[in-house]
Amino acid sequence: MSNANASSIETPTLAVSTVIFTLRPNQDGCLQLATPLVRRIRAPFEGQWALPGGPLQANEDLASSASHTLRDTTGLEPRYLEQLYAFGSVDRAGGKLAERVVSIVYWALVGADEAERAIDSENVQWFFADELPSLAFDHNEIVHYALGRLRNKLEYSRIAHVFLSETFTLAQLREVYEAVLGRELDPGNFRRMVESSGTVEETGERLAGTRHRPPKLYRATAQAGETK
Amino acid sequence: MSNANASSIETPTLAVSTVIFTLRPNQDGCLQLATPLVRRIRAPFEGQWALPGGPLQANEDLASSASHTLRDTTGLEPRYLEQLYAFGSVDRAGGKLAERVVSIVYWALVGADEAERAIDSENVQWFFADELPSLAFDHNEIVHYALGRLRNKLEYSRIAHVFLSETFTLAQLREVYEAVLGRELDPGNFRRMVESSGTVEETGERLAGTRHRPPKLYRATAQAGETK
DNA sequence: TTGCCTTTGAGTCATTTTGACACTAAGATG
DNA sequence: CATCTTAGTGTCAAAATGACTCAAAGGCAA
Repeated sequence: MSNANASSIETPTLAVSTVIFTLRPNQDGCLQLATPLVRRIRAPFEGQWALPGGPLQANEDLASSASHTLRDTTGLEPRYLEQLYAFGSVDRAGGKLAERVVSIVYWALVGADEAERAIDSENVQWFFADELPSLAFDHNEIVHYALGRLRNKLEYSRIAHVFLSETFTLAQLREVYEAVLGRELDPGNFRRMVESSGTVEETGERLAGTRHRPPKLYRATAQAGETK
Repeated sequence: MSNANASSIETPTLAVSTVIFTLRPNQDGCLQLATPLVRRIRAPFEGQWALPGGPLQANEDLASSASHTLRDTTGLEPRYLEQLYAFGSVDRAGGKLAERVVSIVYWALVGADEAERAIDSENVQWFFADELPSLAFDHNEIVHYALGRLRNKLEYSRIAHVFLSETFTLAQLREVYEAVLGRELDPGNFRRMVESSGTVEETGERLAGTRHRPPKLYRATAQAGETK
């Protein structure tokens, strides 16, 4: 079972990658999901865009490896981080790679306000999540899977507010839902849903300076621990 | 990034383990979730029970590695197999292991009928899932997490019938739900829920030999592909 | 100042879903 | 034939959901 000496060169390598999401205004001024990618500077897939990540260090936990590469790539701290899936098909490099790599992929959310001061360089660029180029390895499939998880999680969990700053209006929160789910929501019914969920509380203040009735400001209530 | 020569001995090892569930009648005659465990025959945790599994072979996909150890351990074929989670904390061996092991854990379901001819030996034993002994590594935590996933999946997905044989009565299907969820369900409401879900169809036959009105037999309708 | 525009925030109403429960149907058993 | 047990159908009220109305509260322009 454990004679790893014979063919140790064939032992699969372990890497940790992260799909990072934030919300950015597009040319229409609407919020849209965006994700940072890094350009590969070596074969295989040299020059193509790929998910940020790297090999797992011996003394680093999986989640800290993920937030580590997130910090290195974008200069940002994740507001939410969750394991997505372990991708390990034998042929996931499409025959272009000699060694086998198993990637444990995380997904992370970053506040829309913070994301504005994210690093953007020659080899790191943000793309809108539904306008991705053809990525290295099976990374298109991975982002697609992460998008599904995010949309699903939004509906039964309460992670939407991590895109926003500490206080927010219900209209802003609804905008997050609409951007992630990709459809419009009825303002009245959305208010009823959020208020009955107990996930937000009024700050007692209102947002001034709008060109209409000033909306109440809310903050997220203290949450119980995250689930895996 | 990829100089793996310096400290290759510290590179984390990759293992695949599987939490296997089936339903077995307990002493009261009620169905109860059961899972097979293997006794460890070497340090660390020698003599303690652990999840079946083994190191990942270089030429084997993750899922086939999982069903592979499942076959080796129990002699059974999985009816359902899904990746659960990758466990990789640096300290998950509790300081008892020099090398670091990252386990990609799958969970599998086996038919209650098949499980009766499962292998039971000195070093492989089935336990009821809520009466487990203290397991090696973090395996108690892993089984607990798998149980949560199974219960959750039962409610939004349609995997209950994999515990049963090809045709079954609604009472048998309800018994599966009750055993997994651990609570009684109203027969009338359960019937309404199942019939409106479109996941079963009548075979046109009835089960004879009961001591009461003969129930209709159903089979599972053809499903769309599994989700990850 | 006045009227208009916008969005907020409360409320209504019909439909659907859900849980609790009653009741008839159809067999076996004594 | 009376009785027991589960199968299967039906009912009813409460809760959740989707579509919608309307007054409130500001800015803005005439």
